[in-house]
Amino acid sequence: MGHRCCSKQKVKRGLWSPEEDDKLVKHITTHGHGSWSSVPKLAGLQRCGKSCRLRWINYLRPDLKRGSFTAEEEQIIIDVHRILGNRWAQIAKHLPGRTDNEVKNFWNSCIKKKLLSQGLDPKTHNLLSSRQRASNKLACKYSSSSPSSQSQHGSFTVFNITSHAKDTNNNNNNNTMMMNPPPPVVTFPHQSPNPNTTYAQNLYGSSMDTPFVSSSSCFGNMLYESDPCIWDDANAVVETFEESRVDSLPPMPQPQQQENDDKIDMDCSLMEGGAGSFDLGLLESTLLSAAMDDFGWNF
DNA sequence: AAACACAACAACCGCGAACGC
DNA sequence: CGCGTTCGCGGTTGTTGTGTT
Repeated sequence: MGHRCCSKQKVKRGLWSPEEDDKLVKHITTHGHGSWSSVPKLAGLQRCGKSCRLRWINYLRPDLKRGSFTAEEEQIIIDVHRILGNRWAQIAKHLPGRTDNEVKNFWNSCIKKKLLSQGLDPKTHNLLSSRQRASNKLACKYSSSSPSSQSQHGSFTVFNITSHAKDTNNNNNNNTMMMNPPPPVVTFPHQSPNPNTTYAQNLYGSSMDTPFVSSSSCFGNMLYESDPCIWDDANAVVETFEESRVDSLPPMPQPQQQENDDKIDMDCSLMEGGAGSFDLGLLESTLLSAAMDDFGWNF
């Protein structure tokens, strides 16, 4: 059974041999890839074009950075993922030399577990419910005690979770959006330049203490701690988010990296634009869907 | 030393978007 | 505009290396 895209020809599958790599590299460096479907034939490979493309992009490209992810890269992934979700290709654009596949693998094998161990839902970056946390207990225990992952990628806590809950809901018994039981309070260390610093902070080069600094802090502070309006109007999250961001952000610095991507996307807006180009639609849908998923809201 | 469990990573698969005809 | 092909993306599976029992 070959790939659908190349079912006519016999294709090899599985791991690439050094000889195959060599052929592919030589071909692409001298001729470019052109049409991927024609690459195997032209390069003398018994592979399908799709496989060649993947091998080149994920492994053979000369501009790839190999090796473990740094703490800074990890923080970037977490920050961008919080906004964009599983859009690995978009996330990878913030990490020069890293591929979407690499980012995805790192997320699934490491970051996901780290977030779970912190009681956070890796999908939404919100706090897990107590039931969800309980069900993840085993995984978290395992993850947090994994010596290899700690030694390889460093072990740091993005923020602290305290068990005491601030009861902001007691007087709102008629509110249908209430969460029960009340969630724990998320607190944040004052983040000086260290691995805890978020991507946004790095971009802005300041120690902002605004909800925008990180949407974890956004959720932590706004949803659970300081902003009860969320319980009345989910849109308030977005409004509060926007206002506080616009009010408190310093002027944007020059982008750290130039992207030749004319698709205007959330991640690009973050780096290149001011408040005007901020994709609130995407943010809103992300935040709202996250909130709805997490709290079981149905509209 | 062997067997097992797990993490990390490479590669595959299927789907949808983009593109050309 | 419809259709076929190609490309890119995200989810998933497979493979390999390493640690543990």
